[in-house]
Formats: sequence, C-alpha cells, structure tokens
Amino acid sequence: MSDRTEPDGRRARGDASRNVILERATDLASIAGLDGLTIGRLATAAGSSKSSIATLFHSKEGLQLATVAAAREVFTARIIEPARAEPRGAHRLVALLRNAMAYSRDRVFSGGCFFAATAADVDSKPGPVRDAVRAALTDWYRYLELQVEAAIAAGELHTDSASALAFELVSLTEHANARSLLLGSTEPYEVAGRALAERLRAAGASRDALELLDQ
Amino acid sequence: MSDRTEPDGRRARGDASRNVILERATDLASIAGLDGLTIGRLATAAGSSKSSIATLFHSKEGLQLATVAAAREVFTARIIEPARAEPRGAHRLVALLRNAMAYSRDRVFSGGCFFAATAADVDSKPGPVRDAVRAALTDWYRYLELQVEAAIAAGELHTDSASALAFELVSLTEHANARSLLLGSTEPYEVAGRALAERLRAAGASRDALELLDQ
DNA sequence: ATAGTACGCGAACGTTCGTTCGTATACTCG
DNA sequence: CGAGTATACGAACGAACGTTCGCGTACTAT
Repeated sequence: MSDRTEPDGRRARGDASRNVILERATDLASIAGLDGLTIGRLATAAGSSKSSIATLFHSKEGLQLATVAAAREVFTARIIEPARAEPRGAHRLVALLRNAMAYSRDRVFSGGCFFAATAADVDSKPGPVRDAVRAALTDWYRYLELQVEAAIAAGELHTDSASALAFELVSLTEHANARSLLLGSTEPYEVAGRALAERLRAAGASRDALELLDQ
Repeated sequence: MSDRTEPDGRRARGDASRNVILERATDLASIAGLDGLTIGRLATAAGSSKSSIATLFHSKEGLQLATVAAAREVFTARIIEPARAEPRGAHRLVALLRNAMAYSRDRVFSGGCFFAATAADVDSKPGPVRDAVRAALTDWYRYLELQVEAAIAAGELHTDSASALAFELVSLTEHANARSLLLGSTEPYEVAGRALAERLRAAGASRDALELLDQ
C-alpha cells in the first residue's frame, strides 16, 4: 500500500470500514456459518488486519452480532421494504414470498439465505448470537403470519389456521433455498413457486394477487 | 449390540471402538456440524485419545465420511426399514413421513436430523464429504418420490407431478425439524403432521392410509 | 515360533484460532 | 492548544486444531 500520511479527513468514518468488513462478513457467514466466520479469513477477504477487526468489533461475539444485524438489514431491504408497496393482505403476502425466493435465488449472499445457513450452527449453543438469529427468524415468520391474518380478515383467503398456512408457505420457500444449494440448480424455485401458487389458490387467493408470483 | 463379542473375535475390538466413537461422532456432528466435529472434542467425549481416533480413521476426512455413513445407517434403520412393513405406495409413503418426523422429534441425534444439521456447512465446499451428504439426501428424496409414483400407479393418489408432491411433503418435514430446534418446542411436528395429512387427503389418499400419521 | 498387522496412547510438530499489548496516526471536543 | 477518543497495524500470547512419530501391546497369519 502507499503512504497513509495524507492529512485528508477521511479517517473520521470508521463506519465506512465497518461497512466494508460487514459486507464481506455476511457473505462469508452465509457460506461457512457464524462459526466458520473467522477473524483471520475475514481480514484477508476484506484486505485489513486481524487486529483492526478486533478493535472495530471488540470481540468475535461482537463481530457475529454486527454481522447478524447487517444481514438482517439486507433481508429487510430486499424482502420487507419492497413488499410495502403492496396493500396489506394477500397482495403483500405474495410479494413477500416472491421477494424471499428472489433473494435466495439471486444469491444476495453467496451461500444462499443467510439465516438458513446460520440457524443450524447457532441453535445448539445459547447466547446473544443465537437470540439474534432467532429473533430475526421469528419476526419474519410472524410478519408472514400477520399478512395471512390480514388476508383472511379482508376475505381474500379462507383457512382454518393462519399460522398453519404461514408454516406451509415458509416451508416451501426454505426448502427451495436448501435444495437449490444442494443440487446447484434453480429449478427448486420453480417447483416451490408453483406449489406456493397452488396452495394459495386452494385457499381462495384471487388471480391478480397470484400474478405477483410469476415475476 | 454385543452379539459378536466372541472370545476369539478377530479385530472385534477395533470395530467396537470405532462404533463407540461413531456413536458420539454422529451426535456431536448433529449439534456442531461436520466442521465442528473436532477430533479433540470427540476424543474427550468418547473417552479416548486424539491419536487413537486419528489412527482409527486415518484423517479428519475419513472420520467425517465414516460419521456420515454411520448416520445414514441410523437413518435407514429408523425410517426406511420399518416402513418396508407397509405395502409400496401410499401406505409406505405415509409410514416414511411418520417415521421421519418421529426420528427428528425423538432426537435420535441430539441436534435433530443429522443431515439437516450437516447439509448447510457442507454444500459450500466440494469434496467426498459433500458428495456423501448429498447422496444420502438425494437418495432419500428419490425414495419418497418413488413411493408417490407407486401410489399414483396404484390409483391411491392423484397429482400432476410426483416429484412436486414429494417436494412439498419433504418441505414440511424438514421445516418441522428446523422450527422445532429453533423454538425448542414439539408443536411444529403437530402442525406439519396436520399439513401433511391435509395435503395427502387433497391428493386423494384414503383414510386408512392416513391413519398411520396419527401414531 | 516368527513376522506382520492393528490398536492405543503420549508427545510433539506446524498452523490457525481469538485476544491483547504497544505504537503510530487522525479526528473530536473541552 | 492540549486531552481524549477512535482507527489501524505488527507482534506476540495461550489454546485448540489436524497430523505424525515412537513405543508399547494384543492379536492374526504363515
């Protein structure tokens, strides 16, 4: 590297460094899990030093928590925010499912869905990191469920249990992610998409709500 | 278990040690993944030494392969073999689903389904271990699909695509495993069980075939 | 009986892990 | 301006990693 003795005022924002590092960290963790996310590998991947990362995040647990938070922001920006353009209920529900599938299919993170990749190696050891991953997933599940409930209240869907229907829908999206990674194919997304549409149609979803799934 | 402890037994001792170690190894890997399965921890868990494990399995990769094979045997013994008592088709399909849910719910491995726990941290790095895990899962998926096809051929089920229906069914069982581990609750198995029954009923499954799910 | 093979363990190897310390530099604030 | 804070790095730490070697011991094979 060249001389860092430039009196420029860019040193103020360590947040910029943090963001660069977290961008790599979320990607690395989606591949190797939150355990496999080591400070050494992250340092070389981000072009910095181990001690820099240590001082920026204070500890490995701090790094993991910041990584989960960063991944959650991406998740929200990619899935939740765009769906707010659709009215609450069936339309927003379908938009959420479509966005979730696209977020996995487009490999926003190299290892597919960040939370699917990290949930496994986290729910065996208690601590704030597990709590953070759990909270992200349960909030996501709950938000889907809320849209199902809203759709039922609006007469757009008919089913015995909103939570059961939400369970079925998320099962399909997550298995599409898992099997796509397993087989290295995008076909599971099409299979899951058709199953989602069929399931919603059976629950009484209108055709124009389901159209969102084909995009 | 100890049927073959003949006094003149050849290297029964070595095989016995291997079996003891693999029993702990499958359990450990279901919790920490095949990467988190370290020789040191396994040694203390099995009450042996690091070097013993190294000589018995030649390398970490050898240990991982043996662990996957051992887990696969348990999977087969718990899920496939008992289902052979049912006739090919809808009955055996339902028995397989019921056994798979019980295998996860009963925590045959402490970390839930072995392959769900290890698939994540394996499908990002090529090699024989990933191939072994992949083969186990694809064989399982294919076997389920075969039963769906047999059920269709026998007029027990009606659906456009056997593979799509099998996809939906396995989605539910795997998500039940994942969410049970996430929430520390057995309720997801009941939700998934009801969804499985409902889906099969919609495909024309007979009542006596579905009765198997309630056991 | 002799040679050969498979265990089983302790000890050490080189590497990587997370963490800490010292130091240099840049920005913020009293 | 000076005190304090934050970034960034190199160096080093103890611990754990996978692996290898040597040395016994038990069993098999010829």
